[in-house]
Amino acid sequence: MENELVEQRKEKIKELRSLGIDPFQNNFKPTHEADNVLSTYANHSEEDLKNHSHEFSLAGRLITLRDFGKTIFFHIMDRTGKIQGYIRKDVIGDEKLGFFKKFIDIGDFIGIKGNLFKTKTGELTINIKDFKLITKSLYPLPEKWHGLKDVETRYRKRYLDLISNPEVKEIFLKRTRIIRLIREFLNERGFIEVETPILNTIAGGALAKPFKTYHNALDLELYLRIAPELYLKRLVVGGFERVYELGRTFRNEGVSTQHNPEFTIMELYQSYATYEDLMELVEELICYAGEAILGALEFDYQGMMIDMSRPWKRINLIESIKSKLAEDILGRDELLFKKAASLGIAHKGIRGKALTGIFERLVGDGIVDPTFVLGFPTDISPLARKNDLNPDITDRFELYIAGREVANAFSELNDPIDQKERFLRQLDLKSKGEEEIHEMDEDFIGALEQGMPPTAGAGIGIDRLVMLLTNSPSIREVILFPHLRPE
RNA sequence: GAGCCGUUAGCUCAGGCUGGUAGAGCAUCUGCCUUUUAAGCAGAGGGUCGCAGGUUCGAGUCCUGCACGGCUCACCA
Repeated sequence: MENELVEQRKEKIKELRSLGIDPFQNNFKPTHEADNVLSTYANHSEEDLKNHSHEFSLAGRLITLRDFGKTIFFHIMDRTGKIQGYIRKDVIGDEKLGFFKKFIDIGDFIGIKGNLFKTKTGELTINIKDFKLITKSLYPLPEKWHGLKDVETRYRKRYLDLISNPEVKEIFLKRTRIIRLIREFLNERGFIEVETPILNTIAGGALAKPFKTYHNALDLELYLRIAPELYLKRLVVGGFERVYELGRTFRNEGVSTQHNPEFTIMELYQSYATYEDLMELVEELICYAGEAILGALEFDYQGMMIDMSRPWKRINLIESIKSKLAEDILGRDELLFKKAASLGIAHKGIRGKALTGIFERLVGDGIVDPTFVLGFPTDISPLARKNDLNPDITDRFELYIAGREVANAFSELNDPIDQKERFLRQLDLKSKGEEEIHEMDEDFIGALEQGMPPTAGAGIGIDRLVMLLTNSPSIREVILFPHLRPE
C-alpha cells in the first residue's frame, strides 16, 4: 500500500499531464549556479543590486519552503550550494503563484529566473520573475531540522543522506580530492597509472581469503583480487620502473568499522628505491594530501590529537615489544607462543604471526602520531626482501597512525630462487592448517626469472586514510555504498 | 562467529521499568498571513509499534525465536 504523501504527488502528476505540462522536463538550461552567484555579489550593496538589472537563471532541488500567502520564500540546492528564492504575487502574478502553491512540493527540481536583491536580514535572494517545474519528486525529504539520522537508512539510501546531511556530502567530496591529490603527487614523480586484472586465477599479493567466482565460457574458477601486487611487479619487469594502481580490492573476511569486503588500495612500485626511500615518499605523499585537506599537519581524530609533522617516528617491531615485556620471551618459541595465546592471538605456530599479534596488542594500538614500524618477520612477509644482516626479518615497514595500519611497504624480493622457496614454505604452512598463506605463483616466478630491477613497493589503504583525514569513526562513513545484508 | 544495545507515522523521537484500544515536533491536507529562514496562528488526516510465536480476559509494553542495523571483541587492511 502506497502512503498518502506519495498518492497526493502522483495525483499532481496526473493533473499536470492533463494540463499539457510534462512533470519530467529536459529543457531547462540554467545560466548560473548558487555558490557563484552568492560569492560574486556578497559585497554588493542593496543599491548596487537595484541598479544591476541582470537576470539570473538557476536550477536545483527545492529543499525548504515558507509560504506567506501572497509571498513565498524557498531555498533551492544545486551542486554548488543553496540559494534563496522569493516569490511575490505582485511580481509574478496570480496565475503563477497559484500554480506554485498547487503543484510545487519540497523535493521537486525547479528552474528559476529573476533578479538578485538582499532581504532585510541581508541574504542574497532571487526575486522570482518566472519558474518552471523540471522534475517532480514523489517522496518527501527527511526532516528539515534533524535530517536523516537512522544509520541503516543513511547507508541503504545514500542519496537521501547526501541530500539532507551536508557534512556527509563534504566527506565524499574530500575523498575525491584526496584521491586526486594522490594521483597528482605520483604523476608528478613519473609514476605511470595502470589497471591490472581484478579476476585472478591465483589470488596473490597478500595473505587473505579471496572471493570466488566462475567464468562460464572458460569453465574456470576465478578469484577477485586481494592485492594488485604481483601484476604490478610483472610490469616492473616489463620496464615500468615507476608504476601504481589505485583501485578496488576484495577480501572475504569479517566486516567492522575498519573493514569492508571491498576496499580501495593504492599500490606503487619504484625501481632502484628501497623501503627506506619509500618511508620518505609515503611521508611526503600523506602530508601532501593531509595538508591540502586539513590545512595543517596537526589535527583531531576522534578525540586524539595527531601530529603529522615530519620526520615521522621509526620503531623496531621486536625492540618495541621487548620494551613492553618484563621478561625476554623472544628467545624461546614456546614462551613467545604462550604469551601470544594469553593475549588471545591465533598464531597457529607461526612465529611471525605471534610477534606481530603481540606487537599490535601491546604497541600498535597505542600509536597516535604517524610511526613507521620496521623489522617484520620473514615468515609472514613472503614477498619482501630479506634484511642483509638478519635473514629472519625483511626490509619492510608498516605505517601506523591512530592505532591503525595505514600503509605497508617493503623492498621487493627479486631473487626468483628465494621467491620460490618462500612460496614453498607457505605451502608447508598450509599443510599444517594455516588458511591464510600465499599460494604458489609459478608465472610470477617466471617473471622474476626474467629479471626485476631492485624495487620497493608500498600499499596505502585509501579508505583508512580518508577516515583519518575526515575524522570519520567508521569505514562505512567514507564508502558511499558500504556492504550491508539485503533487507 | 560471540556479547551488549536498538527497530513505534515519510523524518526526528516520547511511551516500555509498573500490560488496559497509540503520542509530540517536522512533513502532508484545509483556512489566514506581501521580507521569512526550525516563519506564525487555527483545524484535519496519517500507525499490521521490525517479523513470528508464547504468557494473559487484554501485549507497543512481559517471555522465546528470527530478521536487519549499531557498538565491542576475534581475523584482517
